[in-house]
Amino acid sequence: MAHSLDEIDIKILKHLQKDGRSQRNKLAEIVHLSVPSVSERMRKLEEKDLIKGYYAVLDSKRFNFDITAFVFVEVDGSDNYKKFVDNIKNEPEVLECHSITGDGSHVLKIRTENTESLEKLLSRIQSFDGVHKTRSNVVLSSFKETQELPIEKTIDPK
Amino acid sequence: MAHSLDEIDIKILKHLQKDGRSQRNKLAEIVHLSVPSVSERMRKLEEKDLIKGYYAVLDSKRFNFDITAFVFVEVDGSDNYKKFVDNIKNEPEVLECHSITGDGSHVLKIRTENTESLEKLLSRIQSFDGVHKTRSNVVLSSFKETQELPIEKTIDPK
DNA sequence: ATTGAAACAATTACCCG
DNA sequence: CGGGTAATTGTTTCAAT
Repeated sequence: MAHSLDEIDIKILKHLQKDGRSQRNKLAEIVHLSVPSVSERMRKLEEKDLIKGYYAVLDSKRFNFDITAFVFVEVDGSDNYKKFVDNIKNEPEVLECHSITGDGSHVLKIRTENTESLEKLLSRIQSFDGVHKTRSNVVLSSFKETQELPIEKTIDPK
Repeated sequence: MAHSLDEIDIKILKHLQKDGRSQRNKLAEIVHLSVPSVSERMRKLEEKDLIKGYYAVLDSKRFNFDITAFVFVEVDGSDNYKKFVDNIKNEPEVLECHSITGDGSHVLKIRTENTESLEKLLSRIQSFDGVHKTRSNVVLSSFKETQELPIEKTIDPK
C-alpha cells in the first residue's frame, strides 16, 4: 500500500502547479526542508506518477492560433469509437478529446489559426468513419484556462 | 517591431511544450548551440510573453478528482457577464471559462471530486446573478488532453 | 554566438534521529 | 525510513571577444 501524502508534499505540488520550473532550493525554502529532502520528495512524487508532466504553455494568440472551439461529435456505432479516437490523435489542432454523456458521443477542444483552417479541420473530422454530425461552439473570449487542481487535503492517491 | 522567431526558437519552444523542466544544456544539444545562447533565447521568449508559464500537471484521477464535465451556462444580460466571470474565477474546480457563440453564453470545464461535489458546485453556479440555465456533459473517458500548440512555421508573433 | 571562469544549484555519500 | 550536512558534480550566468 502506497503512502499518503503529507502537507509538505501538497505544498510542493501546489507550488509546482503554479511554477513548473521552480528550483529545488526555492521549494526547500517554502517548505522549510533541506534541498536533498525536497529532491527526494519530488523524485517519489514523479515515480508514483502523481505528476503527469511539466509543460511550457504558449500564448496561442501570439502564435496566430486565433480560434478556439468546442466541437461535439456524434460517432455512431461504438465499433467506430476506437478508430475515431486514433484519427483524432493525429490532429494536432485538437487539444482535447473526451467521450461524454448526453447529446453527442465526443467533445473536442480545438485550437486553430482561422476560420479557413477550422473549416478544413471540421471537414476532415466529418470524413472520419462513423461521424454523423458535428456541432461547434466558437470561443469569443477566454477568462480562465488552467489545469491546476485545488488539492488541499492529504488524501491517499492510490 | 518585434523580431520574428527562427527555426531554433521554434525548436526550443516545441521542446519546452513537451518538457517544461528541460535543462538548458539539453536544449543546447538539441539545437546545436551553446548554453548561453539558449539561455539568451529563452530569456527573450519569456520577456516577450510568448510563454505564458511553466506548469506541473497532476494526474487528476490520483487526487480523487473523478469527474470532469463541460457545463454550458446561459447568463442573461451582458451586464451580468463581468460579475459572473468574477464569481467563476473564485471557483477553483472550474478550470476553464469561455464565452461562446451559439446556445449558451459561456462554457465551463469543471473538475471535481464526485457527483455530490458536482451537484454543490452546479447549485452555486446556478445561484450567480443572471444565470438562467445550465446544461452539463459529464466526461466518461479522456483520450487526449494537452495545451501543446502545433507551432511549425516561423511566423512573427506580433 | 562563443568561450572560459565564477556563481549557483542539484546530487551523492554519509551520518543522525 | 526520512531528514540533515558536506563534498562532488553539474548547470547557469557573466565578462570579454
